[in-house]
Amino acid sequence: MQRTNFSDMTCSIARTLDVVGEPWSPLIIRDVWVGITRFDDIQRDLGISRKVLTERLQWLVAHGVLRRRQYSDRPPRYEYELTDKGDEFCDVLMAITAWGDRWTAGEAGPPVLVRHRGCGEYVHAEVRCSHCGERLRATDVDHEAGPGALDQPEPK
Amino acid sequence: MQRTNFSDMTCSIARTLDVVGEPWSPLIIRDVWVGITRFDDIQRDLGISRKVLTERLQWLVAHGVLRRRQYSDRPPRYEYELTDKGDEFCDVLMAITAWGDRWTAGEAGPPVLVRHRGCGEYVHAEVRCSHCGERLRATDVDHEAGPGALDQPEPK
DNA sequence: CGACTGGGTTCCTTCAAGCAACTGACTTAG
DNA sequence: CTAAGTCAGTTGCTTGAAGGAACCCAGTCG
Repeated sequence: MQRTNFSDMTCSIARTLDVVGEPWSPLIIRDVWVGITRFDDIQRDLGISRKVLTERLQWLVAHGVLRRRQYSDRPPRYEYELTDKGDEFCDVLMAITAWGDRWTAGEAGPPVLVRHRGCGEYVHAEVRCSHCGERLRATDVDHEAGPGALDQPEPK
Repeated sequence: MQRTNFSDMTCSIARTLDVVGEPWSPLIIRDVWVGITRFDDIQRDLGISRKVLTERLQWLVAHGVLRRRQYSDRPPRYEYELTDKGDEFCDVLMAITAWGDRWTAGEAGPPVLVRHRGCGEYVHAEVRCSHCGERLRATDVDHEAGPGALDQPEPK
C-alpha cells in the first residue's frame, strides 16, 4: 500500500484511490470482469509477479471488491468474482476505457471494442447527469461541501 | 513511474493507468479542476511532498494532461490548467467520485456534492451508452477485439 | 511413485515516495 | 541598501512497495 494514508482524506476520490489507486488493482478487476478469474490466468494475462498478485487479490477481497468462489471441491480450488462493489467499479473502468481509447490508442485505434447488449452497437461510456440525463462535462458542474465534509468552506 | 511499462500493453485501461495510475495524479488533476492551480496551494491542499508534486506536475505536463500558464510577468509565475485531454479525464474523476460516495463515504455521507449547472440539482455521474443513452452496467456490455488489438482472439 | 496443476511464499534487488533541508529568483518594506 | 517573505522548485537520505526468481505445499492423475 502507499505510504500516504489516502483513506484518511475527506475526499471520495482519495478514498477510492486508497483501495484501487495503483495500476494493478483496476487491471485485476478488469480481468475478473471479462472472465479471467483464476490465479494463474490473471497472472499470465497481466504479466504480474505472483507475489504482487497474491497481495492485490487479498487486498481486494478484504475491501469487498472481489470475493473468492470455490469451483472445485477435490482438490479445493478457488476463483475470483466481482462483488456488487466491484461490479459498480466497472463504471469507472468504462470511463477509463473511453478516455484511453480517445487519448492513448493512437493510430491503431482501440484494442477492445465495447458492445452494448441493449442496442447492439459498439459504444463508449458517457458520463451523464443522474437527474436530467445530460452529458456531464468538467465545466458543467460545481463542487460544494457535502455532509461528510469537515468544517472547511473550500470544496474538495 | 511504475516499474512495469503499462504503456506497452495493448489495453486502453493499462495505457491510461500508465499516465495517471498512481494516486497523486488524479488528485492533482482534481485540484486543478476545482481551481487550486498553484504549486504551493496544491502542495498544501494535498499534503504531498514538494519533490513528488514537482515530478507529477512535470509528468502530467509532458503527457498533455496539464499545461502551465503564466499568471505574472514580474516575477515570472506559473499556474497549471487542464488541457482538453485533462478536461476529459474529469469524466473518470466523476465516475470515481460517484463510486467513492457510494462505497467509501460511510455514515458521514459524501464530502463533496456535485451540482449540475444545467439542471441545478445535486447529482452524480452515471455511465451511459453513447449510442442509445441507457445505463451501462458491467453486465450490459461485451468486450470484443478492436482495431488496435494484437492478433489475439481474447478480449483485453 | 513422479509429473503436473493450482496457488501461493520467500528472499533479494531495485525503484518510487516521504521527509527535511536547502536553493534561487524576485519583490517589498524598513 | 539589506532582510524578510513568497514562489517554485532541488537535493540527500531513508523507507516501503514492486519485480524477479526460486522455492514450497496440497492435491490429482498416469
